[in-house]
Amino acid sequence: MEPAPPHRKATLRDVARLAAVSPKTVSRVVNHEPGVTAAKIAAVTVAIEKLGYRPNVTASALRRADGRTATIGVVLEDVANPFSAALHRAMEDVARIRGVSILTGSVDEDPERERALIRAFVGRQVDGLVIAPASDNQAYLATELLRGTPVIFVDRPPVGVRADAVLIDNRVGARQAVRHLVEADHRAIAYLGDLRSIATAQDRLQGYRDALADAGIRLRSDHVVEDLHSAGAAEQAVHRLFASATPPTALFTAQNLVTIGAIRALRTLGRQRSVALIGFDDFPLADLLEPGVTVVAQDPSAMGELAASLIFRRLDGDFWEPAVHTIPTRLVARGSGEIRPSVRP
Amino acid sequence: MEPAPPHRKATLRDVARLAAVSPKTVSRVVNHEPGVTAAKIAAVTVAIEKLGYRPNVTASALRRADGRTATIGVVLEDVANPFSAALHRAMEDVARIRGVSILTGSVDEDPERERALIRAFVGRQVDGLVIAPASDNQAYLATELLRGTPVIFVDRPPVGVRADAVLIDNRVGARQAVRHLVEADHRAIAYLGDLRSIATAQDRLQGYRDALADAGIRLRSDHVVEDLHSAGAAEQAVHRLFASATPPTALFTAQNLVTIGAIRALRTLGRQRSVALIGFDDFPLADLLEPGVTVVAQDPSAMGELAASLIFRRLDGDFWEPAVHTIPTRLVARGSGEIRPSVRP
DNA sequence: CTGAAAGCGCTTACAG
DNA sequence: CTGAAAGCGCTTACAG
Repeated sequence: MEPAPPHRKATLRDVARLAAVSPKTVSRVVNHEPGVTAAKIAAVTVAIEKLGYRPNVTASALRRADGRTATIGVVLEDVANPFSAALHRAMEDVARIRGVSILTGSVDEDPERERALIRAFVGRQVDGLVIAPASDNQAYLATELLRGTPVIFVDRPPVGVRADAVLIDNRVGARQAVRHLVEADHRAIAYLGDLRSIATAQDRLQGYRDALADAGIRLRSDHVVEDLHSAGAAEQAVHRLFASATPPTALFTAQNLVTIGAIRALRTLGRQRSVALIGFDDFPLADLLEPGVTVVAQDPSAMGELAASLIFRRLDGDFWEPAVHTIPTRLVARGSGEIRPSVRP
Repeated sequence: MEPAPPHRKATLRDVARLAAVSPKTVSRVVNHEPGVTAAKIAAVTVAIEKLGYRPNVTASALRRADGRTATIGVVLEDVANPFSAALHRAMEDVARIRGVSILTGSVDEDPERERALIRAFVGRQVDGLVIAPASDNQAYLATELLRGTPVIFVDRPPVGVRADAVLIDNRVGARQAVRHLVEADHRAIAYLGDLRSIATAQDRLQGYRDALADAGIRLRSDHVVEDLHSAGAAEQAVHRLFASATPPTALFTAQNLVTIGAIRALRTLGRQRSVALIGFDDFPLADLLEPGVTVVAQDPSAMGELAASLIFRRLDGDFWEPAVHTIPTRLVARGSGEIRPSVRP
């Protein structure tokens, strides 16, 4: 009948003892199961309050029939980048409504870390997994999927495994951006893109090619710069482009950091008002720069919300064949993409 | 001797059966305990591989003497804002080295959510907690602290409970910013700040007062605007200031979103080059705006790294009296804060 | 309406 | 070096 010593965590058993009921009755009260008299509910509630009892979710999941921990794992490129952070936040908002907590981690384009994070999350018995993959093959996930743990891919498609994916159409978005530049009379449009090992970078390059082909413009290999994975690398690349004999009149920067780097370079060169630029992916304050930066905007909030919703629908027992869910992109004209060529190409 | 059916998760027991050893031996191998023959290690390893066995961290924590789950909980203002995201990322980098996963959640200045998140994380048996608090009193944490769960506060100090805190000196930082404006000959400097319910906002206002007092400038209540919690609210406030008979010649914007809103307003008014502005807290691309935005920069990476390190030192058994750890701020001059008054005050 | 027994997946504390 | 028994905090599956 004595309360648990203050230095130890109160257990369901302690509560039962103090309330003079069985552990099972405490469990019923905690889980709001019906069929407990008001008197016992009151006694248990008082005891819980008195002892500061907090149910151990992991222990309950261990015994529970469905094994649910009310926790999902989210594997992102980098929790600190605005795109990942917006995805994360949107998922949190969906999860919170259901009392579900979120484990997060950053992969930084490292396949090893992708696997390590998934292993860590699975080891912590997550109910579902949302993955922005870095590796080029996720066949290793087969084990998890067989167990019925829902897995949803975001941003990049799964390879070697069948699972839902929430993506944008990178090829269409890129094509749209480059078409916009063509419509502003550009014919010398450079592509500046991320690591060619990244599938979305490939798609964006393909969209660039499509748009040039649409316009009957020959692809110039000296205007295609790949494998830029930082703002600094992009900045240098732009300097090199404009040091060449045949500089472009417009830039299509196929990733966030590449866009920033390119803007810095144009500023240094004093060409931010004479060279057109469209970036893939929106970023904070793009509208406050001068000129405003025209972008192909993704909608990470919509992506995150959908990904989380799909996880929960699967957990609720809905079944459907794994599919690709495409979220539309949007061209946001702000000035930089509407600059016309200053010299005839 | 038959393998577990593929639709069920393999357990330590399944591995033991397949390897023809006892569960305890499998446990020894999984935990790299010494004293197992190479032959058994090999047999167990093969069985683990074959069954795709993944140890259940939560079950092991349940029985384990220290009860550690290798998971910490991080309560942030908003995982999507750059300051929180940078804190988060820095903690992840420290945690990753130790194989510790991170549960995260956003409070959005809502004390209810602060408590709900902490309850959720404690229920999931986190080993430690890092909290950027929203409530004005954390006495309710006493229960967790008594149990010995390390708790570290970041960004804002704990109230009603003794715990470590990793903070910046908001008052000193604000004073430094306003002194910088005074040194550029401003005497009509407006303060634009966040909700007065936020302790750091109070401190920043106090720093503003200090600097005015230092310079012998009388505080004008019409130049102090509080309770701005969004960019939109700040934008309107600036418009109001400049519609008044006695507009300021300089602005001290005491929070990120307030700074952004003020910049938008100055742009609209065409005064971004004639009115000085210093913001509290750095933000991405502040250097690419025109003029570049002078700020008092916090160092969220350093704060996150220190907070996580403190958690782990406590978990390692180090003991010290809870203390405030202050990370210095830095004035970053980029142009906007060096603008001189265009009209004599 | 209530509770005693067994067991979730693992480790502890022993014994051999 | 190895393993059988007990138990972490909880819920299941029964029985009354």
